[in-house]
Amino acid sequence: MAIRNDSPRASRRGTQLTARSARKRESHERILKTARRIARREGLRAASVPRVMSGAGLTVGGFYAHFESKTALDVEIVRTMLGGLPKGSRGDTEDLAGLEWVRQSLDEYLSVTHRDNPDGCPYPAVLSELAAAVPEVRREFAASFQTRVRALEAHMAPALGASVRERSLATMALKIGGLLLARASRGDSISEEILNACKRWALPEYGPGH
Amino acid sequence: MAIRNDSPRASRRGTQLTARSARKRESHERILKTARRIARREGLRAASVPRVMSGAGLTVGGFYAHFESKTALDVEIVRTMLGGLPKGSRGDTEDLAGLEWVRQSLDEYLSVTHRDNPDGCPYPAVLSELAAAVPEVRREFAASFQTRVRALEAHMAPALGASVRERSLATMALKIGGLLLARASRGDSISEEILNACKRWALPEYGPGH
DNA sequence: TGTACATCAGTGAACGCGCGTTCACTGATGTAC
DNA sequence: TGTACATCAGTGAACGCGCGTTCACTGATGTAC
Repeated sequence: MAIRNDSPRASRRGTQLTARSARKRESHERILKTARRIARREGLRAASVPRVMSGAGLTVGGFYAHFESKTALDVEIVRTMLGGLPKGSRGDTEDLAGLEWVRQSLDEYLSVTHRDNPDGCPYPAVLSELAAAVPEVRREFAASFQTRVRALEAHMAPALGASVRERSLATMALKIGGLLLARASRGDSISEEILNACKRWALPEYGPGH
Repeated sequence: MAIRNDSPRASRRGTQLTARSARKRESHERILKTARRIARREGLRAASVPRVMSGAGLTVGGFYAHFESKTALDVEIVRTMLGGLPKGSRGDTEDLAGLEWVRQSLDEYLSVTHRDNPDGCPYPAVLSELAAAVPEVRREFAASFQTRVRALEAHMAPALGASVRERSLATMALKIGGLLLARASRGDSISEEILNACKRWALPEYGPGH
């Protein structure tokens, strides 16, 4: 077999961070960050190539040096936006455990503040688009959703014949459905009613007062 | 005061159904029906003027004889699509009452069949668009949502410190959030897990078996 | 009833816009010797 | 180290497409007398 890449230069070629590749990586990150910011607020469709590139301080044509297609960008948005855990808003849940942690998460998620803040959770803006997305994007979503549910499971307790797993899944649905309905009915008093009813039904342990 | 519209002809003019106005009304209904069909599956944005008009067997230009703008069509879609009660699929819930009715509704709504059928409930496709819609559209939504919640309340029982009203609101959120999550994760086993978990948490009365 | 004119639902082409994608190019950076 | 050539991130114009809306028009229907 021929020995390849045996000169010092050639062996460095793949791994060395040249000025050019470093600049490209920075551009790539800036493009993705802009795309996530738009998609979080307005959905994947709104993160169009022209908007994203101009938001990153670049011109349209350069997009295809970074992504094979708009769909490839969508996959990357879903992976990097939904994959990590939520930032925990102001870190209020950091020193909490168990159902107190769950309660705090619910209070933040189903708050009027979050309802009126489009920079919050990306799920509401993105979910209905995912239903019609290509399988690759949906696979990315399922994996990232799994991560989030597991994080919730770590603090959840079983109740009423439902396992920790089941209850965690239902709680995710309650949070997302509740937030979507509250946002769609903003301006009507039913909006706040929805937020409160979902919190109560998600955590019956805390009774009518909560 | 001057007497107006006192001739037989003039008094008939406003109410009489001329061949022309009858035809226009038919066209109007056909346009709206097509628009609802598209919006139910793919959302308000997908119900574009060209698609809707061609689906109704007409040409684009004629649209503005029926609606002042695309927004006016959106308002009408939301009013007529979400305003009425769901058709009850196959009428299976007709002779049921109380929690049995609720259970049947949940089983249908959170079924694999409904997950895979885009012609079902219009809420999932439309909700995230409503968050960013003009106030008039949101007002129309709040009113129609109210109607649906009241229909559910009529069969609901209080439980675990939650009133009938609260529980009905939370159940709506569970249904919609669960269906959206299940659709977005279709192809992964977590999709069915979500459907079942939401059913169980919505109706703890029926225990682990349900 | 018959005729002349008015109305108006619907046509079809056009407008400016944003979309995803392609492509010839530029010029700074990297490589070979 | 210096020079000649290769690479390639990014530019900017162009493509065909679908969008919402406008507008001059057509021709069947309705109205006046």
